[in-house]
Amino acid sequence: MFDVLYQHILKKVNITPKEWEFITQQCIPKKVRKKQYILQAGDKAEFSIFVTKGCLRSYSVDAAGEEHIVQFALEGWWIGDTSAFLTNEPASFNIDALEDTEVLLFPSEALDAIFDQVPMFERYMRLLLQGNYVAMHKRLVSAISTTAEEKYLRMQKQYPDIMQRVPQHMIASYLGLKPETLSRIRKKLASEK
Amino acid sequence: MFDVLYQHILKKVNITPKEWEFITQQCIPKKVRKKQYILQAGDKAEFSIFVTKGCLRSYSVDAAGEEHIVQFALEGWWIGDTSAFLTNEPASFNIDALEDTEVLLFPSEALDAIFDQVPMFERYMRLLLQGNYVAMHKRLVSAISTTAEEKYLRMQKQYPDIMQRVPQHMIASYLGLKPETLSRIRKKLASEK
DNA sequence: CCAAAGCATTGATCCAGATCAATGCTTTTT
DNA sequence: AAAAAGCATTGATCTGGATCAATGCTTTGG
Repeated sequence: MFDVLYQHILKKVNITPKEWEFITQQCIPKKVRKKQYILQAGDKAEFSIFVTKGCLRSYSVDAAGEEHIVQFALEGWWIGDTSAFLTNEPASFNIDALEDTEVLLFPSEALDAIFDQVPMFERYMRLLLQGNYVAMHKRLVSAISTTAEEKYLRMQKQYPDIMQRVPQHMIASYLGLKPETLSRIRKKLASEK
Repeated sequence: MFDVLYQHILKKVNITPKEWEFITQQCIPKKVRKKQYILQAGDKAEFSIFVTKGCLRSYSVDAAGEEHIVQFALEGWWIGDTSAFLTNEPASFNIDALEDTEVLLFPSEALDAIFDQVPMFERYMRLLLQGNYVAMHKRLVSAISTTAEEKYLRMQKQYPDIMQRVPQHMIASYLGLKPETLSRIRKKLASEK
């Protein structure tokens, strides 16, 4: 299961076998069954999480008790409550498994140690964050300035794999729509072609 | 004007005077007058921009000709069309000055050279990106799952300085609202207290 | 210094998407 | 295999924010 991460890193930067060994020693492999939590709001966000198999989601619950899905993570994705992880405040997001899932857990100190020992890992992380920044920027523009239908079409184009594996009402939540609205949009689109 | 950047870096990491000298040699100081463009959609996004004085905004124009403000940048902020900058595709955002402004321009090769020569600058950038990621995450959650009034209040709390320096209809655009709506929200809030 | 442009405000309507409610699937659970 | 829970769909209605339109106040630039 380490191999998914190894390949992911090699796509961005080169590291030596020794460095790779160091990295593997810093993290904790873990299996999570469907519906189990990896992080709950209020907990300390001890880990950054790399998914090697399966699918996770992070979501917040607002004052009215509504869930808002903020991110999905399939194989090869990082996920975590970055804010809580960095500031050491209690988590404000929940993370749970939508399928039986395997992950690598990186404690904060482990990551810092890796950044110090393996400079190319710091570059890997910077490149990841840059890519992330760009993706989130686009999602934000879409969220602020497009119709429900456009949001749906954009998501279908950008994350066809997620659309296939995740229940429809969660897609709706991710897009900031109600399940009924998404259902009607799908119906309309189906009838149009 | 370099000093704004120097202080900004020192808040995150330590660098030697030699390293700092190297950094200053890689960038191009520039003054931009109010209303002038620094980047226009369709152009090559040659630079990452650090603001040392004044205020910039980036915005996109949608198919219907509507402007959508995506970011403001005051002193001490980085701004640019990161996506276009990284991929070398034509810019899809415009960046112009809301006040007379002074900036430092970093060409792509300059940044890469700095990342190679000054490892702590790569860390500085990673830390910045992480902070950015967190901030944008919050903005996204707010955009997707709160009312117009909540968006306004949140912005007032997070960026009081921007609220003071930027015309109201631009705040509306940044929040994804119409100027009329923002005006009514302000009226209502004023009457409530 | 005056005309013109830009901006905030207010009023009157409209509409995309939310809300409320009911029905018939599929999965889980036991 | 039955009961229960979860999910997608459809219909009827409501509403927050958009749209359209008009007015007066500031900038700004010639």
